[in-house]
Formats: sequence, structure tokens, C-alpha cells
Amino acid sequence: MKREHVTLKDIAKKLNIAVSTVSRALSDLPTIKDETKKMVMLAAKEMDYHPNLFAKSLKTKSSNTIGVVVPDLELHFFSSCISGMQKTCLENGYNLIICQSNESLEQEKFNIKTLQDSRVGGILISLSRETNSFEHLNQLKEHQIPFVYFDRVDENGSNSKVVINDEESSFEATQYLIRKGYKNIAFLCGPKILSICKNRLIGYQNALRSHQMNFESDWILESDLSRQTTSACIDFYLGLKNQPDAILAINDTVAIDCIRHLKKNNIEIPRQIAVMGFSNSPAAEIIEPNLTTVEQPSFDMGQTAAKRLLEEIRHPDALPSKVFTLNTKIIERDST
Amino acid sequence: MKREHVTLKDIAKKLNIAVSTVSRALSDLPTIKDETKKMVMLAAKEMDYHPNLFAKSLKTKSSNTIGVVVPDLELHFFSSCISGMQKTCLENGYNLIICQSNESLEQEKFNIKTLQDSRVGGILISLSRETNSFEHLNQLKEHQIPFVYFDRVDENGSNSKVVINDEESSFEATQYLIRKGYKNIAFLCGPKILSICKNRLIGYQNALRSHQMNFESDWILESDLSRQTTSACIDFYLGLKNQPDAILAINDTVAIDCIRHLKKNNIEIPRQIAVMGFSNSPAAEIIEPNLTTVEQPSFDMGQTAAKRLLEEIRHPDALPSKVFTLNTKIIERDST
DNA sequence: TTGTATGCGTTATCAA
DNA sequence: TTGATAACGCATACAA
Repeated sequence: MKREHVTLKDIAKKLNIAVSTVSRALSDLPTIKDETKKMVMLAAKEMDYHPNLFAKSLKTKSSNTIGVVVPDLELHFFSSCISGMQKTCLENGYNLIICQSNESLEQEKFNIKTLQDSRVGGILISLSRETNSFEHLNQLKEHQIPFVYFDRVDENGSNSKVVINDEESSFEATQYLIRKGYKNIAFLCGPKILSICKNRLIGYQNALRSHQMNFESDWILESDLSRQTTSACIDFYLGLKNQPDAILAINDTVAIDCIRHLKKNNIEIPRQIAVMGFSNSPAAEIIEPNLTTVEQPSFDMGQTAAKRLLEEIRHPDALPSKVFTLNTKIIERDST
Repeated sequence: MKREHVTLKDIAKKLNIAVSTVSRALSDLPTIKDETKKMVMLAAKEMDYHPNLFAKSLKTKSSNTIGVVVPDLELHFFSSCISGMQKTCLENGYNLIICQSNESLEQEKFNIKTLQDSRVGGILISLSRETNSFEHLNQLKEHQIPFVYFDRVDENGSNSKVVINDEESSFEATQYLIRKGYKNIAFLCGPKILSICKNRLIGYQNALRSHQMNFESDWILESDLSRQTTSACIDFYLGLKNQPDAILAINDTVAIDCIRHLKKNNIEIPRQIAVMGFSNSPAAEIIEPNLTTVEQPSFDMGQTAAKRLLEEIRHPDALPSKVFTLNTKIIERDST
């Protein structure tokens, strides 16, 4: 059973009125008689009318979809952000087109191009760990496509961003460990090209300094976030003569890999070495010992970023860019 | 710096040829001189031409996006499926619009309507646990919108589906437990409205029967997949005089909640009670003891579903529906 | 308050 | 091999 889509024309024909009248009625414009409006509404419902969004977009030069680019959809942090975005977008009649960069700059460029071709109204992006140039993003401005960074941002870019205060959160996490009595606190960092990593490292260093703590440059290691590298870092720590008694990891994934590898080496946690993470993913509650971590409001982050982007879409070039800094909270569990 | 989009017209004007010629050149149609084709291609690249997909879709009545509806984006199983879909879609020049039903039928209906309004070329869907009617899906056929089920399917629907053999996988999982020497094997099921739950239950029952095992109806419980309910089910098992010595759970989430609650009650796993799950999520490797589970090829499932949908989009009403049954594998770990 | 006419950027049909 | 022109479905300026 074939059935063509019902159009404004069909409704107009049936009611013997003009297409423009139908359009006005359905767009809820003021210049229309209440009676005809009701009539049109009724007919539209009866005939199962669905507006053709392509025609609408073609005409108005604005679409009802926004694009998202995340490094890895399977990481809970990002799927939770997306979940938040999805909610606000749906509430506002927008759709989400989702892309993954797989941590590759090349792929990220391609994603942006695809979204651009799809004429999205705006873009939400969290950078890949390879992203060291921003031309593919900044050219969006020339095309009048607003975009908002979240979590992994271009610090020097003039765009709106939604972040946590990485430096401060990391400072507080480190301070928490210091107050717990740990003396040799290591920092297992991620790719320093990412602002979140760079800033968390700074927060860690500032905390140590302001509490006049021991410090060894060997305690600062950089993992590429893979399990192998993290394990290798742990092995390195264990081989040190001045072994750390606590490890602050760049995120929960790395922290959990730490715990697993430490346990494999029969290190007791937290008695011999404590471990702390970043993000408060569901896995943090599952690993044993349960992971002490800095909670990042991922769902909220997604919502905030989406809300802001929608505003920028609605007020083109009227809005100065803005940085939203969300609060974090230390969740104390058994790994410290 | 404002910049309007470059259109076919702009290229035509610059080269002093007709719009239709430009269109033909860029569409790689045969009826065109090689020379002009090259000329147009060059100009298009130089002028940074991006086709307007809205106009294209409006004209051709087909869009390059497909929709996905999942119950919960934050569950790793689903985000992994989506990751697979994303890959094949991207390779084929399609975009993904993603919706969450949040396990609500009402929301699922709304999602379908939204996707329909967006004129997606097709839909990939895994049902909510509330979905007991399929009118909102079957009406898609009248609108010529193909859709493919994955994982949580309508068994009686005549659509293509991508599934695992739930009955057989569950039979084998149960048999595995039997061969391990467990005598009192319980089955902690999910909402039986879902075919996956119903069929896994059948597989479990068949396995017990064909091995002439003990069986108590009290051993079959139904969780709504929430942590509280699962804990309550465990409490119920522990209160039984004929206590189970192994629990086969409907999925990893439930299995992990089982383990956590059993440990809270100082039950040793697997010595006193063994636990087994379904899915092989990352958390299965993190929980202690590591969870024995049935691996479901989620990424592959997403790819297979997407590939099939694309075929159905390309050959409207030419294809008979097809069921893809993917293989599972028991991953033996320490919880059994 | 309503109708007429035009154009958004494509593709497709027909002549040339 | 190319060009002129008509649609696709909608919104909107303008006329009535």
C-alpha cells in the first residue's frame, strides 16, 4: 500500500482554501480567523499531515538538527553527555546527529565536514586527543555555524565552552589525598595536548607546592589512556626507590586499570598505594576497592552545552561567547 | 564575515554554462563532455561548493539519514551497537539520528514520530521494556519507511531482525553450569514481555529438562532490571530452604547487582553461589569475582542491522524480510 | 483575514 | 552534449 505524503496543498485542496492560509494556520500566525485555524488543524490531524522538514529547511535556511562529535561513544562519560543533550534537544524540537572521531584528528575533520554538508544548525564537540589544530573548527564561523565545546576544549578558542574547573578540581583532589596523610602522591596524566590533562596536572602541582610536599618528577607519567600503557606506568612506579603511596589518575578508566594492575602485583589498596580517579563512572562503584573519584556532571554538561548552543543558534552573532564551569564533587570510597 | 553558501547557480554563472549542466557534471552522469566535467569539478572545489542536502532530499524524496531508537544510550551494550551502526553508516554516506525511549512506550512512540517527521530513510530499533503493541511501528510500512529490529525485537512482526539465538545461548549457558556441577540453578529473568527474556527463560528450562535437573518454580524470578528489585530477588533466594547454588542472570547489569548484593550478605562466590550473566560488558571484567558471561557481539549487531537497513532502503519492497542470528560465546571467568 | 505569486537549490524532462 | 524550464513542499511579501 503506497501512500504519498500529505502536503499543505492537499489540505488546501480539500478545504478549498489557499495553501498560504493553511501554512499560516499551522504556523500559528496571528493573522488568521480562529474558525479557519481550527478547521485546518482538524483536517491536518485527520489527514495525518507531517510537515516536510526538508522543504521547511530549504526555505528558512535553518535546520532542526544539531551535530555532536565525541571521541568515543562507548565511554560512559560521553554517552551520558549525549543523553543529556538528547533530552534538551528533544524538548526543543531538535534532533541530534552523532559522530565519533575515535580519537583521530583526521576522522574529526571528516565528521565536521559531514555535519556541515548536512547543514546542521550547530555543533557540540569534545576534541580528539590528537587535535592540535583548529582550522577545521574555526572555519565554521565563516559559514555561520555556531559550535560549543564541552569537556575537551580549545582553550584559546573564542567559543563558548562547558567545562569543569580542571585545575581547581585536581587541586582539591590532591589536597584531599594530602589531608588523608599520603606523602608521595603521583599523578598519572593523559595526553598533555588535551587541556583537561594539562590543567589537572597544574592543579596537582600547585597543591603539592602550596602544602610543601615531597615531589619527584618521576611521579608524573603520561598514559595514552590505553590499558597497556597504564600498566607500564604502574610497573615504572613500582620500580622506583621512592615509591608513591598514592596515585591520582587522569580519569576513572585509567584509575581502574591502575587498581587492576596493582592488585595483580599483590599491592594492597589503599594500605600500600591509594588510587583516585576522575569522572565517577558506574565502574567506579564496581571495582574493588570502590574507587574514590571526582564526580563530573556529565549529563548536566550535555544539557548545558546543548542549551547554550540552541541559544546561539537562535541569536546569531548577537551573543558573546561564554564559559560555563560546572561544579565537581569528591566521592570518597574505599580506594583511598 | 558573512558568506552565503555556494550553489549550482553560482558555479554556472562563473563558468557561463547552465545550471543543469553543472548538476550533471557533479552527479557524474554519462551525458556530459569530459572537458566540461573537469572544468566544473575544479570550479566546485575552488569555490568550496557543498551540495544542499535539503534541496536534494526535497527533490529526490529520499534522505541520507537513518534513525535509531534504543531504550538507554548509557548502557554499554547499546552504545556499542550504535558505534557499529555509526561505522557502516558513515562508510555509506549516511547520518545517524539517535533517540532514547528510556524504556517507555510513550517515549518510543514519540521518537518514531519525530524520526518520521525528519523523513529518515529508515529506522533501527530495539524495543522498550514496556512495548506491548506495535502499531506505531507497523504504520511505518504504509509510509514506505523500512525498519529493522535489533536485540529486542517483535517476534511476530514480519520485519528483518538482527538477534542472537537467545534460546540456544541460554540453553548452552545453563548446560555449562550443569556441567560445572551446579545442582540448583536459578534463573533471574527480566520483563517477560521482551522476547529476549522469554526465550532465554525457555532455553534455561529446556536445558534443565533435558538434563533431568532439579527444578523449583521459586527459582525463576523476574527483575525489572533495577538494582533494588534485583537485590530483593536475591534476598528471596537466600530465604529459600532449597537455596540455589547458581544464578543465571538475564544480563550483566543484573548479574553484577547480584554479585554485589550476595557479597553484602557474605556469600562466597562461586563457592556458595555462582553467578553468570549475558552480554560481556566491560564491567564484567571489573567486578570481583570476574563475571562468567555470554558474549553478545554488540558492535557487529549494530553493523549488521545498519547494513541490512541500507539494503532495504536501496531496494524498496523488493526484499523479503530476513532474520540475522549472530553467534554468542561463553566467556568463562571466576564467578562460576 | 485571505489569496496570489515567487523563490529556496536541486533534479529531471524535454528541446535544441 | 547542452540549455531552458518545471517541479519538489514550504514560507512570505504583497495584493486583494
